[in-house]
Amino acid sequence: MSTERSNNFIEDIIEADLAAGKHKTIVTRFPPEPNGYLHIGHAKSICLNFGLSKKYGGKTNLRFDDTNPVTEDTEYVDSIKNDIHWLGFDWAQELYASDYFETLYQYASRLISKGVAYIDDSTSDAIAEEKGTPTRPGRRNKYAERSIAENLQLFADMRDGKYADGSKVLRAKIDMSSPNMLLRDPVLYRIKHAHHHRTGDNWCIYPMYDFAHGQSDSIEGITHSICTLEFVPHRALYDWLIAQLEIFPSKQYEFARLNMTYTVMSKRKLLQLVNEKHVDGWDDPRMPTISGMRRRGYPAKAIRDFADRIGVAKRENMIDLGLLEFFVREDLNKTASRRMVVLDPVKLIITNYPKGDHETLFSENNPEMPETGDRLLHFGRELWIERDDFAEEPSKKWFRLAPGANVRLKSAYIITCTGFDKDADGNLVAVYAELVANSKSGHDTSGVKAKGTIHWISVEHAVTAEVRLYDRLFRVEDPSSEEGDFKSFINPESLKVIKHAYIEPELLKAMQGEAFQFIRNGYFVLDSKLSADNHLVFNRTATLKDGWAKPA
RNA sequence: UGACCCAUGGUGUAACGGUAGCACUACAGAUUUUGGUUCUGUCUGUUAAGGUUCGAAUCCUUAUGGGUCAACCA
Repeated sequence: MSTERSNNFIEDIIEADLAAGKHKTIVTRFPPEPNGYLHIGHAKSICLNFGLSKKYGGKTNLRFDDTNPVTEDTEYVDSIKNDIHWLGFDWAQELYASDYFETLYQYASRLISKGVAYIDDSTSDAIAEEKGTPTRPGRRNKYAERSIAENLQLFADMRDGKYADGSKVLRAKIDMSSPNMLLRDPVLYRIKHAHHHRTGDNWCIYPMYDFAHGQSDSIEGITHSICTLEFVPHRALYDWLIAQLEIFPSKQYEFARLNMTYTVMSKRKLLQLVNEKHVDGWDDPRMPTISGMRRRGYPAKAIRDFADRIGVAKRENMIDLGLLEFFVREDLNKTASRRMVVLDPVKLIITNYPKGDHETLFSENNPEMPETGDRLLHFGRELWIERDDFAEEPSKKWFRLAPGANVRLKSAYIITCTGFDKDADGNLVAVYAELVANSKSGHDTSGVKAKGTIHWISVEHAVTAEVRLYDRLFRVEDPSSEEGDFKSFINPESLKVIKHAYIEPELLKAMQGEAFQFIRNGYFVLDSKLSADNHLVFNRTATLKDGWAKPA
């Protein structure tokens, strides 16, 4: 199944490094901040990092970038680990940037001793002002003149909790007139008297991203530190810190993050959707989160195939949600058991079938996998069929039921429509038909041809279940680029709940996580949160591709 | 209006100075007891202008377009 794929630019770099003997083996890492759930964009990064170490025989660490205690939580740590495992990956080591706090403190002291870092008492506003703008150089303040001894003492006092939040920071002394804003004496440490989910109250100073990430990479011997494009300007600082510290030279490489149509990918926006109850939590089946997709019924393999197909490059991209759905369908078509479910029922009465009679029939579980065998079906005089499968005045290309037309009832008989009833409001309430003699599925000697085949459920044997039809979360391709609040572009029809759909009794045996194709309706899976033994709830994972262009 | 990154069909992504290929989408046809699947075919592309070269998507220059950078976030 693994079609030959040409290398992406990172693989080119790795192969060159390996060939040059720069590294004997590679080490990568996936570095989430535990302040939200993982989404499909992270899945791209996970597949890349773990895929690389697998391909080149190296290893990948899971390292939590937990340097900001006020936004982080163990709930997120647990969900992240769970999602990575579900995606099919195992990390070599589970690590935390907070494990290195002592080492990082020593590193910072070393920078002070070298005279390339100092304590600044300025307010954040003052620091921002002195920093200048991208087009105007910044200027250094008097604190940059402090002696090494004084800086060392001050830094130790910061650690000891002698100063209030925001009263002092440790800054690297680099170049206030650099065109790269990150090099204008960036803040390395700030004071936060906050409880950390792992280190508790041991620390009241916390390193900034730039002083934690690269150093953690180095400590772990990460050879290829892969991140997204917005970190390109950070690379100069990443390299500067490693050079000053004279520690293992990890290298950073940047690729373009994933953007997908009809959704948003920023954790901030996703958190808003959750907090403001626009969705049912981080794992709502409409969310682009890994947990949401899992609940929706997307197979992990589909996500991996997707990640592999979209490639890795440096240009901005916007990938069609339809591509992900393609891989979902490709996988599910081969694995999902077929069942019949009527979502919008109308009664079909077979007038020449004896009242009170019924019989059992068989239908294949999966035509793609004949070895999965058949299941039993109950057939009778009265059946539920889809309202959409009958047309009073059919168009020229209509394949289904219409007055006088033939249709095959899937795995049963061919019928001829003889009439229909409507109520006073003009709503269809019943369709009448006659069964064609000798047309039983598998034993058809009738010689009658039916253009279409429809699914059905015996009224007498039908079981009801709730079915939830999900659609794209937003009604515009790129909600983030539109004018105004992105939430005003939420698709009001992203969830349609059918309280009483008719399902075949076989579906009572459905297991959590088991994928089904409801014939002609799409792929479905039990909802892991809402479904119960006495109240089945199915989520629509994806529709079937609809090759029928409805006439206008 | 400083620096940096980027530019190949509708969407992604290859081609590493030598025939612009692949996937998705769209369209057409064949098969089909799912208007699904499968199979076959078709359409659409190197941002622009110069330069180097026998030869440029590829190297150089300029322009244009898009993105990023002024949190004590990551």
